Amino acid sequence: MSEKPKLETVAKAAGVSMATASQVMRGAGRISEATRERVQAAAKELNYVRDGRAAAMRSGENREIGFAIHQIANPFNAEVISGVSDHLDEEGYLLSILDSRDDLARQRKNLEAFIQSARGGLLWVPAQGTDEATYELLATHALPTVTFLRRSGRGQFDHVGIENAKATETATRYLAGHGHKRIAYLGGTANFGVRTERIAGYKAAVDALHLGPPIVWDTPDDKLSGLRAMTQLHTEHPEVTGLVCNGDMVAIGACSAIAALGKTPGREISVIGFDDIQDAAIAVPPLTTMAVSPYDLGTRLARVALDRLKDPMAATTTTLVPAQLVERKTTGAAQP
Amino acid sequence: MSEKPKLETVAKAAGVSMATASQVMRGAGRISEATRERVQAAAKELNYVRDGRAAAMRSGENREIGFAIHQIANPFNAEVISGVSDHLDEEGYLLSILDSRDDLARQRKNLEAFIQSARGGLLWVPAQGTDEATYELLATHALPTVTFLRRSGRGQFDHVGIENAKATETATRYLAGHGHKRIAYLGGTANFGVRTERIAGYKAAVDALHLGPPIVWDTPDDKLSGLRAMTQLHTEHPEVTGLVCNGDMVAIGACSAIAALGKTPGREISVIGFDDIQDAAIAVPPLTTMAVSPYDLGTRLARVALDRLKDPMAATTTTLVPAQLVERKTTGAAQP
DNA sequence: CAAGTTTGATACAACGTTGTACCACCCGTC
DNA sequence: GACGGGTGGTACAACGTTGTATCAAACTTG
Repeated sequence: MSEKPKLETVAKAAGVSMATASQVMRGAGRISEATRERVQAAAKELNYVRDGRAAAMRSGENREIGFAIHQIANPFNAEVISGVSDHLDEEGYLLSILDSRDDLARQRKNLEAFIQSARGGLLWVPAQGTDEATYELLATHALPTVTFLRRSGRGQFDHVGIENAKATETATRYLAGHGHKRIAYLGGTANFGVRTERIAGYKAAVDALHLGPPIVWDTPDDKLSGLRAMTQLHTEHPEVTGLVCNGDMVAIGACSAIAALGKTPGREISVIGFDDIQDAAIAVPPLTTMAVSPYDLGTRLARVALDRLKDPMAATTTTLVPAQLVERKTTGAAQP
Repeated sequence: MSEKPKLETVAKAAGVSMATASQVMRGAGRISEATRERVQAAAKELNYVRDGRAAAMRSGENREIGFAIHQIANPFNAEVISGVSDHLDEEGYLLSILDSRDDLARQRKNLEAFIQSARGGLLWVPAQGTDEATYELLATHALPTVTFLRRSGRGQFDHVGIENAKATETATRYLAGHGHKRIAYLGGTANFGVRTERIAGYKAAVDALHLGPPIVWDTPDDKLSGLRAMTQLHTEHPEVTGLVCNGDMVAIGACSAIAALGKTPGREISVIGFDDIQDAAIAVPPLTTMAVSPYDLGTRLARVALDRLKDPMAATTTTLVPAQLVERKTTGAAQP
């Protein structure tokens, strides 16, 4: 109804100076209890909300954090975002999401816009193929940055990620331990960050256990693609009885394919997923998977970012979260 | 690695006044080609990026939009967000996500923080039980707002939503047309917004076709809850052979329950979902559902918001998107 | 060549806060 | 009744831009 209330309006209503009103609003300075209450009452009355832009400009404070990610509409990432959002929220920070769709141009545009609006810090899953110039951009503007999942070339930023190689190695060894002789790696498309590490773990185990040449199969990380890829993989490599997957979606798709072939996941062919998304437990049959809690990952990420903001000069840190094998029904002993 | 360059620095370097430099930076005013180039060169040289905060404060411009939603980590919402993000991005706007978890206190906090940072506009799925005071808050601050899915009590904001009642009526009539005599409504917990409308459509059809007293069954909208609820529903109402669901997740859960009972969805019991999430097509058996494209919904939502920003005085609009019946395998003729 | 018109550039006051420096008082004390 | 030592409050100059009003110079034109 009325005009947007400014600090001046509040001050006038309470019969004090702007300086006093300002101090009350932010709980600083020495103000008597009486006037403090008077000002607060006036503020509430007028529905006053301080203009954070002006405040931030003057004080240099900054309670906004951006999350540049390659894809929001992905259950795992969505859960991560929830974790981040919850944690930042508790600390009174605001989160902006920048979805790059793994498109380099769009990522660049997003980051530039973000720098312009002079935010506090950045959480970042670099898009596939991010070039040096982009890392440079962030460095020149001294924007406190934490990379997530995908690690930047140099150790210039804080990093939070998953112990990928260790996880896939565990998964592969687990399958081998159940008597599987030929084990393939299924899922992912680009040789970038996460996948590279996971494949490395898989290969390490295959090599160490002398399981023959590694079989790595590309495919986008969704159920339908997983289904198609597994069908194809099976025709070309019918000898494969163990599957380590790049993600649960692919794994579930692969299980559908196995079922469609008249076989049962966990009997003729064993499948291990990665992530432990909600669907994994509900799938039929329930999926054995390398579980990492995306929500926890998110809160951890947020915490690292806040620490960085508190102390911009501290040495960069790296946090690697282990994945845990959750045994469900898609794995079993190899059949004779 | 000099200090963060300000406009003044650029101006000095180019040998012009700040006013001139400012005009060059934003391509306004009348500036000769020669000085224009000189200033731009200086800006690039110094790696100058204008402080959007100061600029926005002075000019009142605002290219940032918030999306206050009740839950990010939900496939449908995540897709919506993608649509919004893509569209806003194209127009050079930035999107902030505020996740309220359907918690009133948190929503309030979020909205206040949002108003504080004085953004451009708000997309809003009001949390369950949002009170007048909160609507008031947005009104006082004249924040251009578009409600989404859940409509606010009064017609004070633009709205984008789904033709819920019509969709569930269609679904119910479709089942009845296939000979089902007892049809239940399954899913959702609170009688709020979306669900109320959907139940209304269901009831309208049940009444019109004289299918006996309506059966409405509460349950949270996820697969596991759907499974449990359907199991229970079946023991209490074994006569029910048709199911109209509040969402695909519940529907898929219900199908699992039916399978667990030794029956086949689409044969003994028919199930219709709502939303057409990605899983719907992949589920076993593939789910018949009332499809709305969340991505399209998102782009439409973004468009309404941008229109509102362009013309703050225009009359409020309401956009209702129809849902379309997609026939898959979980529906069939009632058995004799 | 005086009067008008265009062109290019500048000074200055905002925008809504906050931090600092300062002042005016009251209280007790010698 | 002058003197320190709190207290409670205020004036004022920032923060980094932008829009408007203004002005000098250069260029027309009758």
